[in-house]
Formats: sequence, C-alpha cells, structure tokens
Amino acid sequence: MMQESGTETKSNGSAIQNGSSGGNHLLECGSLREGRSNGETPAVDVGTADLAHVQQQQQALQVARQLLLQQQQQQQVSGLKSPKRNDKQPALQVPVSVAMMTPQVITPQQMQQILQQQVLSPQQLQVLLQQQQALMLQQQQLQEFYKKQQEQLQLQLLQQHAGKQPKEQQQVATQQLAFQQQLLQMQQLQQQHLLSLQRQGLLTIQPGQPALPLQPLTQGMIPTELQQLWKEVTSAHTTEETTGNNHSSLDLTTTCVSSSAPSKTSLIMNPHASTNGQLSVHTPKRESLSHEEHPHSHPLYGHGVCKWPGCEAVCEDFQSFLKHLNSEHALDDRSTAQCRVQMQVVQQLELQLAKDKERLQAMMTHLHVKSTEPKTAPQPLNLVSSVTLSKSASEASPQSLPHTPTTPTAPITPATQGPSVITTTSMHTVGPIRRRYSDKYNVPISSDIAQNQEFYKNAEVRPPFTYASLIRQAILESPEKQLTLNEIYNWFTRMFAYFRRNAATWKNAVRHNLSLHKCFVRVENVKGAVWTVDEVEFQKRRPQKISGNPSLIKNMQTSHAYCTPLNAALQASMAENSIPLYTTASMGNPTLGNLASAIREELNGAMEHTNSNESDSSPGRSPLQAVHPVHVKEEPLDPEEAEGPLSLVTTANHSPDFDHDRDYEDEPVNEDME
DNA sequence: GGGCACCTAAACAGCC
DNA sequence: AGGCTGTTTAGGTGCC
Repeated sequence: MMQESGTETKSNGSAIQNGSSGGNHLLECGSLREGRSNGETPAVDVGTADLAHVQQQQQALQVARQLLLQQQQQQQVSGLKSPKRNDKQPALQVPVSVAMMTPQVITPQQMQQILQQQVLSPQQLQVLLQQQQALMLQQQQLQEFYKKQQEQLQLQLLQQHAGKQPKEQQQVATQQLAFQQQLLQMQQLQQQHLLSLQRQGLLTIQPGQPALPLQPLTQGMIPTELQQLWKEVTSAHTTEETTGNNHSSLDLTTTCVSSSAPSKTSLIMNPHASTNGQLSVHTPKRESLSHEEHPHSHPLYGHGVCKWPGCEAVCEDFQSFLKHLNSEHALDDRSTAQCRVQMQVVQQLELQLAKDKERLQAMMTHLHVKSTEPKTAPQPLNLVSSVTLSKSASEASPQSLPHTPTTPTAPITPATQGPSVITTTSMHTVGPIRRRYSDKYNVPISSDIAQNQEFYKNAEVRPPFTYASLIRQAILESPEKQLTLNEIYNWFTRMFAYFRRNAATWKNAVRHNLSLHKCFVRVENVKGAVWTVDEVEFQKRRPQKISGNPSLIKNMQTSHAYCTPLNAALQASMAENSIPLYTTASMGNPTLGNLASAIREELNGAMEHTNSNESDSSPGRSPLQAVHPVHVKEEPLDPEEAEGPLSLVTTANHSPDFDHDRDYEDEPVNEDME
C-alpha cells in the first residue's frame, strides 16, 4: 500500500454535489400529459374520440400485459429454460423473460454452430430493416392523415353542438364510420406487413391474439384518472346517446394494429376494463394459473393449432402437438432465431411497460399519492433467477402482486447472473441489503450499469453492487482512470438516483472503502489527490466463493460468454441508432426498428464474439476470460471490462446525459487509456 | 460455528 | 469553527 500520508488540496470545487447535476432530472414528465391532452377540458366537452382514446389506452395496456405474459410463456417453452435456475427459486414463478436469454441448455458448440449457420444473413436483415422503415413511414403518414381527419371531425362536432343539427350529426357519424373503415383498411395493410414478417419468422405475433399496438401502451394513465374520466364521460354522454343521435357509437372492432394512431382509433368500450385500474395487473396471474390448472394446456398450443410463431400447424390433439413441437420446432437455427426475436419483442414490451410504470410513479409522486404508489409501481421483479429477493422485498407488500410478471420498474438485465435483481421495494429501503454483487460472480457491472443506466438514474434503487465495485467502475470510466474523491461522489450521484439521498452515509462508506481496500490507490496529482484502481489487487479478491460451485461456474461460463456480447450489441445498437430505450410514447414504431436493429447487432455481435473466441487476448477484449473466469491470476486482465461492456460505457459517456456533466472538464476525452 | 466479505456508523486527525 | 478528506475501529449481517 503506497498511501501518501500527505493531504491534498480540494480537487474540484465546482463539482456538483448530491445529484444536482444536469442529467439528474427525474422522470421526464414532459410527455406525461400527452395521453390525455383533453384532461383539462370539461367533462361534457370530452369527445367520443377522447373517450375512446382513454379507453383504448387502458385496454391496450391490459392487453399488452397479457401479451407479455403469453410471450414470456412462449419463451419458457421455447427451449431456453434454465432448470437449474428455476429450481433455485421455486417460489417465484415470475416468468423471467430477460433472463431467458441465457441459452443455457445450448452448449457453446451448439450455439456457435447455430450462429454460424444463421438463417438471417446480414442482407436479409438489411431488407428487414428497410421494411421496418417503410412501415414506420407508412404509420407516420397514417397518423398525420388520421389526425387531420379527426380535427375536421372535431371541428364539425363543435359546430354541431352549437347548431344542434341532428341530421348533420348523423352525417358526421356516418362520415366518421366511413373514415374508420378506411383506417381499418390501412391498418390491415400494416397487419399484412407484420404478418409477412411473421411468416418469415422474423417477427412474432401471437396467433389468435389481435394484432396489438406495441407503441400505444406507453401513454401511461393513472387508473383512477381513467376511472374518473370514464365516469365523467359516460355520465355526460349517456343522456346524449340515449337520444339517438349517437355519433359516438364507436364500437368498431378496430383492434388497432397501427401504433401510429393509437390515440384516436376507437375500440369497443369496455367498462369493465376501465372500472378497475388494477384489473390489468391481475389478469396475467389468472392466466398463468389457468395454465397450471389444465394439464394439457400449453402456451404454444391452443384451439388445435400450434401457436409457435409463424407456424399455426393444425394438431388434432395434445399428443400430436407435442410430436409436432418436438419435430418441427426442435433446437435448430430457425427456432433459435425465432426465439431470439421473441426475446426482443418481450424485452421491448417490458421496456415500454417499464416506462409506463416509471411515468406512473412520477405522476403519483408528483401528486403526493404516496399511499398507493409503492404498491402499484414498484413490484419486485425477478429478472435473474439465480438471485434471491430480499425478505423485505418479497414480504414487504402483502397487497402487492408479487407474481405479476409485468413489473417493469426494474433494470433490464441481461442474461447474466446476478446484478440486476433489484427489488423495487428497496427503493425505499434504508437499511442494509446484504446481497451485493461485487465482481466475484464475474458479473459485468459496467454492462449492467450501461444497460440499466436510465433506470438507475431515475429510480431510487440501490445498485446491487458493492461500494468497491462501484468505486472501481467510476474510476475506470474516467478518461484517465483516476478520480478525485469528489468526482467519485459525483459519479455516484450522477449514475444512481439512490445516492442522491443519505449522502453522509454512502459517502462515508465510499471513503471507508477507498481506504480499506488495497485495490484503491491514492495518488498525488496535479489536481490533488486522485484515486486509481490497482487491478492486480482487485483481481486478488475476486475468485473467491465462486470456486465451490462447479455447476454454477459452468452456467456462468456459458451464459456470460455468449450473452454479454449479445446484450452489448443490443445496447450498442440502441445507442447507435439514437433510439432511447424508454422513449416509446412517441409516434411511429421504434419497437420494430429497434427490434430489427437489435437482431442485426445481436447476431453480428454473437458471431463476432464466437469467431474471436479463443484468439482474442488483447487487453481490450478477452472473451476467453469470460469462459474461464476462475483463473484470473495469471493475467491482470479484468474479465469484466475485457469483453466489451466497457466500450459501451465509454460510448455512453458521449450521450447527452454525460456531456453536460463535466466531471472531467479539465481534460478532453482521452482516447488512449493506458 | 468460524471465516470472510460487506455495510453502516462513528471517532479521529490533518488540512483548508 | 466547520467542512472535507482520509484512516481506523467496531458492530452487525449474510454466505460459504
């Protein structure tokens, strides 16, 4: 230990303390109101389109949750199940969608083979991308067109309210019906497009499930608000409707495949769907129970038809279905690709739901509805099954819905073990949570942080890493691999909303860790004293604990070696396309674009990684180490940083969120780290 | 039950 | 004097 005993000048007086840095805006509420733009208008003036809008949002959210559940169930039976993890957490039957990305039943050799024989060539993916872009363009046009039409109709309706011309109202109603039929046709066109994608095995839509809007789910609404609005609107319109001049008979069964015009399309008004804001939360649970109750019930089998995406083969009975499943959907390249796409779909849905949950929470917080907020939004989410939830998390809220699979206020964590089970109840937990994940499990903290960056920034969730790991991460993220104490503080507050509170506690802990661990070296610098990381020392404390469980090691080797590049690629793809993961309330359909892009990146990344395996021993990338995580003594490489996630983090540093926070203002970005 | 890692709290010292 | 930084100790918890 080469601690200089001398003290140093204060490093950075301009550093921003305690989360007041520019990037620390909490949940962006700017788009909050877009889902209910007419909320301030008197109830009487709420048009039927608005009513439909509200209704549709509620229903869409509900349906999305159902779809999510079903898709997760599909994933579970798609050969990606991890029996080891499941038996580790038998009590938590939450479908682990993201964790399912771990192809643990696939041996590395198989995976390599599959990836090399990938059915989706880059050219095909390019075509797919182009198709998606065309689709998005089409949706934009559709939305604009529909908006114009709707404005005209609203205008006419207003005039009619003034003029009271029943005949004209009927005419308008007819006009609206005609228009909606027109819209329906356009939507069917889009549906055909989606179907064609599905047939190619590139996009999966639940058969028998109405084509669902992937996007409009995101315009979060408070259930009580919906309920209130529903009451107001219904009370205001019932009398009007009974009179006969009912231009609001919007019972077109427009299932709204289009995500571009979600807010205006009408749908069957379902009072049941809106009378209880919690209904949609309960629904998936009920469905999952129904599957358990029926022995021959299978998520991939229904109505005598195989529900494998894009299959729809008729199976007379369950046995023949099983035969069909084993023969036609065995582990091969196509099935694997379809599974992967399905994962992406589920992931996107989860992200959207996460966004909605976040928004809801922000709204509740803003409105000081603290009583219900922890129950509704922060649900314990089990994304990674190898980690147990803390007792406080699983028992904290008896009224909550602990088995709801769609509890997205949690980081999206890749298939790797460990670090991302964040029980959202821990957001409000002050006491210690004993499960911390240092890098001993070879969990890439940088990857997790990068992938859940927005989540950690916005949600007061304690990051599941030790202080030492976080400090090290902060230092390694810096351009010069060194930070002052104050800069470390700033990194904590910048990256994690959790560390914007109780500063005295965690700052003390940071200092304590810096002093305690030999891996942190204090160096006198021009800026004063800075802290650096002694990787050799850090590695010394890593291999413990893991050595005792060979099966776990093997699992981690497999999953980590193959999934990390996938997730890294996905993340890179998102960043590359400047598509914020959580920005979904906007128009268009970034989901599909993201999806295709993610698939491309994922495949490329996976193949690249597979090909570079065993040969790449450069300091920057060392997948080999991920495969042999136990023996790290010989090489001072950090397996965590050596496999790409670091570059992701570096990339993330160029995001706007980072640019305005000038912890490293003295130096431009230093391209040469060492 | 012991060892270890980790967390929290606190006391203390030196410097500005 | 008060805040910041850095060190050290103590007690507690959870895991192996």
